[in-house]
Amino acid sequence: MNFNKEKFFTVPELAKDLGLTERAIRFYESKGLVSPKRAGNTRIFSYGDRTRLKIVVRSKKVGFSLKEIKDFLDLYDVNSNHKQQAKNGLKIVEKRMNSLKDQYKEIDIMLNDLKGIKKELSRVMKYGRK
Amino acid sequence: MNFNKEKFFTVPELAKDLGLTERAIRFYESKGLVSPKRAGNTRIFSYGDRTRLKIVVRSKKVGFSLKEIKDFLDLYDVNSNHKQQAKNGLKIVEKRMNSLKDQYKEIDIMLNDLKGIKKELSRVMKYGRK
DNA sequence: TTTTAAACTTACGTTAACGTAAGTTAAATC
DNA sequence: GATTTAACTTACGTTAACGTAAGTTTAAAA
Repeated sequence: MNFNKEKFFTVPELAKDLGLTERAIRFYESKGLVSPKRAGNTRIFSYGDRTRLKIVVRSKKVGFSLKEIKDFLDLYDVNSNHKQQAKNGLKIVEKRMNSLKDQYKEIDIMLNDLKGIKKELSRVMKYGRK
Repeated sequence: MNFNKEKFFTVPELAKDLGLTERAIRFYESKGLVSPKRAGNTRIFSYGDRTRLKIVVRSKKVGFSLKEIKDFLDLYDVNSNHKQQAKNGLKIVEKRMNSLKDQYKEIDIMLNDLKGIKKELSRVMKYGRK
């Protein structure tokens, strides 16, 4: 089961796959966002690495900095967390969830604004201005 | 009616009010995001200017660049649009709405992920790892 | 009128997030 | 064995979005 989780990926593969440049991926590694293994000098990404990169892409789309994303990814790897750290991790998760919910709200407001503008524009198209 | 819409604001006022630095506000003006009037050399912001700045703040939070925000603001000022331009404006609005809806989805996914992590962390806190 | 203070104008500096060239290594193909 | 080719490593360059310092103007207060 979970057969495909044993698949591995290279930088150019993931670049095409995830819509990133190779440079970006290597840059993310240099910043500690992913830590692929090596086969000689070639980077070998696991399925988990790929998932992490996808999280990077998603997070960037909604405006998180690489630093913020790294902080998140570090705790995303729950297995590396022990009991003592779990409580702290929980706080961080909740903080991030709140941050995301805030963005949710901002987007909501903007979508509503846009709805109004859309109406107005439609009206202008039909009857002209004012 | 709409009494407060006749109020005016200065840079330091808006900075405190909107959680921006004075530098940032002046920078936004230099980039054409707002165009306050002047009283001597002092900038005078209208209520509309303030609204525009609030849109800037909101948009930045969800990851839009100043360039993108400017494009949006330019069309937000619907009154400057004529019939011919309205159709084009409509397309831009719809594009932006789609972009926002996309971000909505990304946030949704991340919130779900976080829910899972939260559960896992709670479990770890109770019973330890694995 | 001198002082003070508030908003302002250069203008150089900084950080993040890569882009881009130029040369290197290592494996595969001819 | 020579040559491509594919991933790689410096390392300098670039753009966005301001920060920061230093000096300027303008009006109000002393």
